[in-house]
Amino acid sequence: MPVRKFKKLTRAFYNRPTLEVAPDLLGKYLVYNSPRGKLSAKIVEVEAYIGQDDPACHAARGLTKRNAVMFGPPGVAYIYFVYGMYYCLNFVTEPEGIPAAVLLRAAEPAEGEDIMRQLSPGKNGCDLLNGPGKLCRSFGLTRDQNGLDLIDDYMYLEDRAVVIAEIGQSSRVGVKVGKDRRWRFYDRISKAISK
DNA sequence: TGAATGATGCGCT
DNA sequence: GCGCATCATTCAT
Repeated sequence: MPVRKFKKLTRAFYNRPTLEVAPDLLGKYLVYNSPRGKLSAKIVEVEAYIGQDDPACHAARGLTKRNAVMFGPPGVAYIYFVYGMYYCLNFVTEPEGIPAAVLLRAAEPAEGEDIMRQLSPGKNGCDLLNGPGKLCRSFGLTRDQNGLDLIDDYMYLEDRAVVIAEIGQSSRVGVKVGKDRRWRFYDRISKAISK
């Protein structure tokens, strides 16, 4: 058994109402044992997408090949391709059968920043991860990692007992429908918030 | 500092 | 074809 300094989040963490999971994710660490080496980052901005009644959710029009992971068990990575060149990383929430997920929008680099710089040439520090597309590029995440179980050691979330002093809340970025749902949560102190 | 726009490919109508 | 849970660049103020 590997010695763990910090606690890995269990499936029970994700198997809850999405609006409880989303703010809880702030301050947690995303750890990815990538082929290039270990990467980690502190989560500072997320958005919730919940079920078939949420018009901005990919699952609003039912089950498709693309969004199938969201209908599956919680604690799984949902990664999709968008705008012809970017990927976005989500964490599936709620019991199996309920399509919901939390989009990871921004984080602060912790371990493996040199690897992130290789993947995103010309970027440094917070500019490496301050947006969902850039985050996936700097972590080297693609469709290949879609469906990864976050309970395994390949990629997971870790509780390093960080407390977020001020949590902000707002409408979600880049969505045209469902603006009344203020389901974006972010660390007001962080300098790594997306633009 | 903010608005407009092009890059780019895939899934859905 | 159209629209997209984006980003970097350009142009205007």
